[in-house]
Amino acid sequence: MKLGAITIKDIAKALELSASTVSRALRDSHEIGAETKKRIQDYAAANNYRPNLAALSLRKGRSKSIGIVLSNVANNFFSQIIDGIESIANSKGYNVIITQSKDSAEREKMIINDLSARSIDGLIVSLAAETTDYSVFEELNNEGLPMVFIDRIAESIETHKVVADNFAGAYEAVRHLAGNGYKKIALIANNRNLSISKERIEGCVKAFDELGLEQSSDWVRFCAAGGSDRGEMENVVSALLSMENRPDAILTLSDTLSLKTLRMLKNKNTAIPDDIGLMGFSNFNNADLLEPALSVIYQPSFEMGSLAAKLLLSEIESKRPVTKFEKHILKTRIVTRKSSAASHL
Amino acid sequence: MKLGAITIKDIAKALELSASTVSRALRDSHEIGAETKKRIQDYAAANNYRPNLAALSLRKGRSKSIGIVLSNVANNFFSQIIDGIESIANSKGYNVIITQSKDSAEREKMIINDLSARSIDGLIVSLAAETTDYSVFEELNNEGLPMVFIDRIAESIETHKVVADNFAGAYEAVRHLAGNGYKKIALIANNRNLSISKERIEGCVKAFDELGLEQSSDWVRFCAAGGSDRGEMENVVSALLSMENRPDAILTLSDTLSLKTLRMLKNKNTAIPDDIGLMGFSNFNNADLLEPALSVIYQPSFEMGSLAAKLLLSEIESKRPVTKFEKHILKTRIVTRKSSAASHL
DNA sequence: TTGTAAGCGTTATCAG
DNA sequence: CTGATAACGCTTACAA
Repeated sequence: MKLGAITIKDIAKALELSASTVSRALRDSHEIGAETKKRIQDYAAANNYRPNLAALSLRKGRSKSIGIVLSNVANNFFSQIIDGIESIANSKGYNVIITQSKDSAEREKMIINDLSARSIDGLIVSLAAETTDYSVFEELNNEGLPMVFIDRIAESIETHKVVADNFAGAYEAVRHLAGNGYKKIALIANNRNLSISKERIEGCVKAFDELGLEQSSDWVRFCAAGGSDRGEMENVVSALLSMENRPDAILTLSDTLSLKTLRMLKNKNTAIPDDIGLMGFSNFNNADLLEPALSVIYQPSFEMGSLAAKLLLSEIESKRPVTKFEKHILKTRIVTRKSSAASHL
Repeated sequence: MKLGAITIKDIAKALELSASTVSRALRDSHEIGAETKKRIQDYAAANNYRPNLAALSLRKGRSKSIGIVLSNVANNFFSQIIDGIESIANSKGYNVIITQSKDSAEREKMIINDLSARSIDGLIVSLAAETTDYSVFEELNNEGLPMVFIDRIAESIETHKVVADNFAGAYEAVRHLAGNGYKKIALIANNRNLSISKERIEGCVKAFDELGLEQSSDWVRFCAAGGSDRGEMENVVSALLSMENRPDAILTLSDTLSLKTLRMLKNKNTAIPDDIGLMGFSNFNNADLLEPALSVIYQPSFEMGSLAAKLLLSEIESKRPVTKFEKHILKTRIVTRKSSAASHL
């Protein structure tokens, strides 16, 4: 706490009133005389009184802050999500405590324990890539902590959920690629545990099936570390390029993977789209400035964040316990550019 | 607070001990008998006891959380800074409350008031572009709230400060451009209030002077909104391109401005570097993948963040009031690429 | 080694 | 309309 901080007691003493009177006056209670109220409010303003949130929080059992757990802040998609969450939380007087799991299950668990001690009023979670055990979240949920999953969700846990339409986004991306003549489409996905990996792959498979495109399990690669392990990425891309039955396009199924794959392909002097087509999930706002301009599936990240925050706050502020939970699926947007242009193989 | 939460009193009652004994045992005090201690700790673990931070915070006057105020999270440079801050704060058990001023002085003031009520233990600030009045910060600083400025600083306020070597970065960038034959270098800067704008321009001017390069106030443009106002950017770039005495290179003096300027130039079908050279401050990690590959002045954002956090935490945890403040200036790194290659005008 | 009691700043309850 | 008191969960003299 700050040194000079003035309390209700101080005001009460100075004005020769009781603490309760001061407290009521400061909250503009109607049961306080007009002039007394004014005297108190003026004194408080003049002396720069600020309520002590720790005390309030202890008293009321609510801290007016919410926690966010996600894999990494320094990421287009996630930072846009934060922006969305913040925009709502802030306008309703909530503070946002941000933490990063760095995709480590262990770190995620530590963070959650820590956050839950902080008497936060609610939690927004996007799971770490490594996580397979959801029990920490289940416990918190059972204890009654309002919680919303976003993007990388635990389907089995009963909470509000906000996701992009991963299935449709991936499905349409494949149809676009196929429409431009690509026939052997490889997928590079994030960790196979993640809901987003599964949903996106399913979308692709549906399109493959419908279009009668060749499929191979060798053309579906996972990056357990989500692209942050350079060696892993290197191996995946090299393997794909050197296959006997080589794919003619790559569809990358996460933000980080898309730019990393582009980098790998360029490093290897692979011509895009002539040698191989490329398209990916990406929320990089300047994908059109890349060489080649990158075709993307764009997720409404800001809206996802703000929606998640709205759901969470309404749950927090609801009088009766929420029992009916919603899963919101927001439309993705496909932008096709040179990297997936009609190939001339 | 969570519903099922168990308290020290609960443990005391269950084990027929006093609250103080339990409290001491949980903090592993030596004045508690080994078996009592074990009994308590086991019970606490089994029942998933978590200390109530609000109570702790009220009792101790410290909340183990720090606030960050910066212009915008969804930004390469700032999100990397957050990553750096988080890495340190987290390892020392501090939580990080992130807020965005969106470059509005008014919003910044609101945020600060709000944060200061939250009994945060310290504050890391990067000023909003609009801010000219530092009195809010001065007051907080005088009240004894530990505070560190990062990147966009208020020189007059006595706190620790962490910045990149903006002067040298800009200076070297100009020398590079000049070395490649550019003679009429225009600058696009963020809001003129900002320390970073001033320092970077001064660095350029020093190089201009040394090299005897032509200078013109018309070649120095400011974007009051830091590039987030599209019309403003449009005007600035158009004006530069249509000047009678047209610059042959543009040096952009902030992260956002660099990519926005690249976009504008491409929209106008300006060939880079042939029509005009381009270089800029940018922490975009894939600047080499752009078309053209962008020459950048890169700031050690992660290190800046972690250093700021270290300074802040050491001040927070120092026994005696800190009176001697440090200004740390971290080296930038210049990476030259095609966008500023030797021109053939 | 353990217990008792006071207090951190606030508000809700009850009295006056 | 205003005041006294207790309580939120925790720590820390001081006592035993």
